[in-house]
Amino acid sequence: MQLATWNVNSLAVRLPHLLAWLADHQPDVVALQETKLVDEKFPHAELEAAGYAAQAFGQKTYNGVALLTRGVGLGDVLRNIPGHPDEQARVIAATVAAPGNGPIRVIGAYFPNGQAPGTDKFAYKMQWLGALREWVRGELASHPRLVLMGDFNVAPEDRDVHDPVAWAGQIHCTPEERAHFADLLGLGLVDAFRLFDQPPRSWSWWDYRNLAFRKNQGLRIDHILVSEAMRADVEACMIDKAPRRLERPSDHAPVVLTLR
DNA sequence: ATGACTCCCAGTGGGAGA
Repeated sequence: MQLATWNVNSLAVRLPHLLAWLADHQPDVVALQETKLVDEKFPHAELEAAGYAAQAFGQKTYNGVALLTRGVGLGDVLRNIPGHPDEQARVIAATVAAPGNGPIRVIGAYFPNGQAPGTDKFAYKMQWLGALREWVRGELASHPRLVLMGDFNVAPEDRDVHDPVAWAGQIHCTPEERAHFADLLGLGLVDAFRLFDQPPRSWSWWDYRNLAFRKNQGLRIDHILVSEAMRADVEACMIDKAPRRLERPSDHAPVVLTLR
């Protein structure tokens, strides 16, 4: 079974890339971020033709998340964090059937960017991260098999940053953001990517500017966390750089989790 | 270097992203 997360930076623009990627890899569950589409405009028909059912939670212009499933049962769909009113569409969760194992609670999330420390957007990010942590704590209590994946907008360690000196204290790399990431691990979640040897200088995002992808200057900010109960089921986790090489790519690459 | 690129809604400029 394969699960994946991908910040597509506008599903309207990236639908051809997504359909091609789904056809190549046929993942069972896909979390999308930055769809930037109201639900009325979500391309259900094209995805259904590709074999995927979609749960969308979007808004105009900004943010927007979705969960795609291919032939797996899905229920208990939830949009945004309960008890944390938010104008911004950032979280979608569902329980999916996992053949051979118990059902998996899947949370797809587009974490706030945060702009810069000291700004209102950074304060919003901190509040959002606190609300997420407390909600996920409860979700884990009722769903031991849980996957939290998406665009976290946090580079957890210096090895997740192409130039840790230049980025020190900058957005995505502040101690406050990293402490929140550590808090999530402290709930009993594991960074699936780091369960395996990985190529050095592995990133999931490269700035559009300054030939950053060609120079491999990026950040690892897209993550798949799995609960401890699932650790033994994790067979592989990788970042697929191929879609970043296409014409008119998203600035993010998909991250893929393979379960036994 | 308050840059660079891309997307969006706007309406030939500006916000947001990271």
